[in-house]
Amino acid sequence: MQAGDVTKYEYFITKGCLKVYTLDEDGAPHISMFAIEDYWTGDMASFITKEPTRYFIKATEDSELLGISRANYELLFQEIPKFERFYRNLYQRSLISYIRRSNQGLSLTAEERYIEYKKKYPNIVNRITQKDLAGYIGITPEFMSKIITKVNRR
Amino acid sequence: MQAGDVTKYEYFITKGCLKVYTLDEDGAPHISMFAIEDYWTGDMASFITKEPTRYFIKATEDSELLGISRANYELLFQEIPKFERFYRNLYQRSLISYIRRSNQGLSLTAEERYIEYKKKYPNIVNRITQKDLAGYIGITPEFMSKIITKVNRR
DNA sequence: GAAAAAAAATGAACTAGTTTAAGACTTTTA
DNA sequence: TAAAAGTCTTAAACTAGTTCATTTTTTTTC
Repeated sequence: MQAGDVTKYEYFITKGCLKVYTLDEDGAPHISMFAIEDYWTGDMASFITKEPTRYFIKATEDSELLGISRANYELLFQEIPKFERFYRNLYQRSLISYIRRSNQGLSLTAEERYIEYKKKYPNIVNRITQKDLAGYIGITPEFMSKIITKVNRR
Repeated sequence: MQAGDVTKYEYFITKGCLKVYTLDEDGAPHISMFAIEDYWTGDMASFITKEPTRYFIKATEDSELLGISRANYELLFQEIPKFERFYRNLYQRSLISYIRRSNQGLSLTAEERYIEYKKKYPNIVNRITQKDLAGYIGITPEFMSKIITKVNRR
């Protein structure tokens, strides 16, 4: 996926790892999420509103995804209303985790955010570069390096 | 609502304004959201999982709310399955705005966050104190004061 | 398996945001 | 309507995080 596209699919990952990110005016990447097996990814805002996305998606490993088109997504609910419930619960859980992420981003220091993320998602931390983790935590790779050195020294 | 409680209701606001916040170990408030007329508020995580909340909710104006209990929330979907769709859409929209908030919190400077928030929610900014806005933007009231002075000087 | 490319580490100089403290202004309460 | 409490402003000293430049280490490619 490329910024400027109108998102045509939401993706379910069956294998691999992807990063979803924006580039700021200086070209620096800001990573919104890492998606691994059993995660959904895409840009929901663009998928729903049909406005062009500001996100890029890139695989960080060889990956396999299943995509659902907007037409099929809408059809799904028409044909099998039980899926409303499935997606209600999916969105509810995602919402809870994004509320936490937005609060932590604004109230914790970078070091605290790193420690929390590593505790919560050790399996993801082990699969990505330190540089990408910095882009997710919201700091520079240099500062990420310093934090890791400091935390490991303990 | 008080940290430590298990949330019994999700609230719909018919009148007024409330702030949802946590207190950190130093007792400093971090505001998660302001909720005004037609917003839903509460702590969804606690409402769903029945674990005690870490949030406080306080009205910043005389307010009127409607609360739905967990039992009635579940009953609603059983009795009127169309509400699954309503809540799916509600959560989807909330999710889109929390994804944006979490990304902005990690990629924009405090000044940029202030300008964005004021542009997007001018009606809320006018109803709350500068101190509470600082708690929402993720900075100290002192720095909020400097930013406002600086932005207005232009 | 050598060369090239990318990632990670280190350090010095810098900037965004915090802390502490004090005074001015505004709102609430008795 | 005076006093008290809370909010806002300002400023100086500080700290978390950035920037830029260089070196080392790891990964990729041919």
